[in-house]
Amino acid sequence: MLIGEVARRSGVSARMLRHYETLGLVRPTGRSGAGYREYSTDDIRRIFHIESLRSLGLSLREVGRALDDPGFTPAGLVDDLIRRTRERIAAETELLTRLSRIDAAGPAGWEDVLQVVSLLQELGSASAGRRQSAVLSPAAEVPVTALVEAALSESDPNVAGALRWALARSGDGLGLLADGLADPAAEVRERAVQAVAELPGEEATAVLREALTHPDVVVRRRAALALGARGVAEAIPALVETVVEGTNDVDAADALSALAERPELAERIAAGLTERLAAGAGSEQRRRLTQALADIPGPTAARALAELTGDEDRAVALTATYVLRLREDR
Amino acid sequence: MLIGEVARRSGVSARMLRHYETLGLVRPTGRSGAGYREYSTDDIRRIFHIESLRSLGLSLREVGRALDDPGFTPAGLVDDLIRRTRERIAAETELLTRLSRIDAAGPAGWEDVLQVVSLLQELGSASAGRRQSAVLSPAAEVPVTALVEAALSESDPNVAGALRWALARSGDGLGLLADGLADPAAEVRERAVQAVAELPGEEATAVLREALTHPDVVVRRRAALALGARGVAEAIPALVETVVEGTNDVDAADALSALAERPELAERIAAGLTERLAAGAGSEQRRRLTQALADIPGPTAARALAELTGDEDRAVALTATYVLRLREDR
DNA sequence: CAAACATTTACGTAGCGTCACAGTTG
DNA sequence: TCAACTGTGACGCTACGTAAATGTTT
Repeated sequence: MLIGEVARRSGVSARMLRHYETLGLVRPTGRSGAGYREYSTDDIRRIFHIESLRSLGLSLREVGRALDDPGFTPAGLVDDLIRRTRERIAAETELLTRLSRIDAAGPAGWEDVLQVVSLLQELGSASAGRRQSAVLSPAAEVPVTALVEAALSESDPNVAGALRWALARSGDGLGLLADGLADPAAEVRERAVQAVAELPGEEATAVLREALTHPDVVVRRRAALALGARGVAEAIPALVETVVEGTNDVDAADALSALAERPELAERIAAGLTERLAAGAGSEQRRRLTQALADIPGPTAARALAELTGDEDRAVALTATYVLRLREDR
Repeated sequence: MLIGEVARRSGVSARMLRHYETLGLVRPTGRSGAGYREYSTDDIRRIFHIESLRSLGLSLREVGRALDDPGFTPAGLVDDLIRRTRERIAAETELLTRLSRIDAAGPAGWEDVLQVVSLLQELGSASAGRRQSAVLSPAAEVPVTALVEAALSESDPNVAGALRWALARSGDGLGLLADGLADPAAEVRERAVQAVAELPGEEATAVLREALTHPDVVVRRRAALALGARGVAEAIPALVETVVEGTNDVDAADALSALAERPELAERIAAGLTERLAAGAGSEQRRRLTQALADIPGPTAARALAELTGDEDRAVALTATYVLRLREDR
């Protein structure tokens, strides 16, 4: 078979068939009188083998060794190809997210593109100061996706605060942050709920409301605190639990006290706290519940406090007594 | 600043700085007496801009246009870069799965690699015949992942059957098939449950048992039929429902009848069918339930059939009468 | 004789690394 | 004088496409 037909049937151009020959990959079995290459069926099979190996990403040199060097086994090379392919995919994926972010910024000219590129670069910098100033840079908009990603992975508290501030100002990114609530890493979930907490608007409130039933207690607590500050009554049970647990208990008590300014809630809150007392609590927990009751107006709270003056734990009893006297003075 | 220092500070080799110059990308502001290039801070800024744009995948020619040609805006090019990057990722991902499958086959030499490559290629061929023979090929092992993927996307019933047979023979791939049960495409879910149904072993049975509560009714039906054939009593309610619904009702009735050979199940099945009758059923449904009751031994079934001889629907009543006579003859 | 093949040789592509040979600077 | 620079020019790498100049087959 002459080279043209081989090219047509194999999909390999005549140019490449000749090139393969110079590399020693395929040697056509014979030549016609006029010097035309004549390929045998074996030659053609070999060409297909070459194409198969090439389709796996082997270079022509590697294909040559694979087909001719018996000491050259697939073992290591295939692993290597896999590793390198993974690396390329990772790099390309990273590039794609950067491109998408630039696209999202809708740059008018290349100067805008350069702006965004350098901001994104600084946002990923190792220096907290750089990250900070990138967030606070008034120069150009940082794409929200980048802000969210940074906010979910920022460990420096100052920078994290700046990021949450920037997110709140942008008023966007709620969906992405809500996704962050489901992240496998606990820190990420906490950062996510904190960022949502600082986001204004009813939609953020709705997300926080859902977060009240989140499996992660830290998320529930933060959501409850934020909802309390937003005057959402559904947060009351979680806030009561937060008081009991003792982490952020003071914030929780404050939130309850703020909610209790609405008379229709004051009784519910007092009931919640006293029920929790009745359900059984250690002395430390009783003390914290007492402190929380202190700032809740109304008869239910007063009655509970009166009862607590006789608590078996001296600290609890003293706190209750002291608190009650303060209430009477008012 | 001389070229060496610029190179050190920018990370761009001196070779490339000279190359940029020949392309007209950076022209150092001046030359020293001896002809040494002298870069100004502006030049250096420009170098960083070049690197920024290069990092986005622009070619050097494109970078030149971006920095100098005011008519050349990012609009189209960025979209194009995104598109091309996506394509490259897709291609690389495809390559990675092929490489992984080859790796999984653990080839000893390149001949084995070629075998697997061509089998995989034929498995993805447009011709059903080719796909069929690839599955049935005794030459080499086709990696299970490829078998599963093919089984989940095969529309030709013959090839699909061959694929399920091959999977059953390999005894592997259960996990991947179970994942297929959650696929968004209904056909895929059905293919998955059918393949699992043909897989031997307790683990496959467990997967089918879970599938009884699957949201997709088709999956539930197939799982119930398979479980019935495996003698699993939990399938009874789903089988009864299958009889009622009328798709694969004959198979379901057969499965119930087979299960009813175990005396302790016969009463449960009869009860299930009669309860379903009592819960209200259209005439067609009553007819199918009657047919199913026909093959269930025991007094409960007999009593239900006797009652059905007086059914308001003539066809139902006739069927019941006929069936009862057959039972009495036995 | 023309069309469709075939041959070899050679240049261009992109983004560099590397080398040779010569001059400069401190 | 030596080391560490700088300059220009050129070749090599990969996997091809394209073309020129020439010959062969039908």
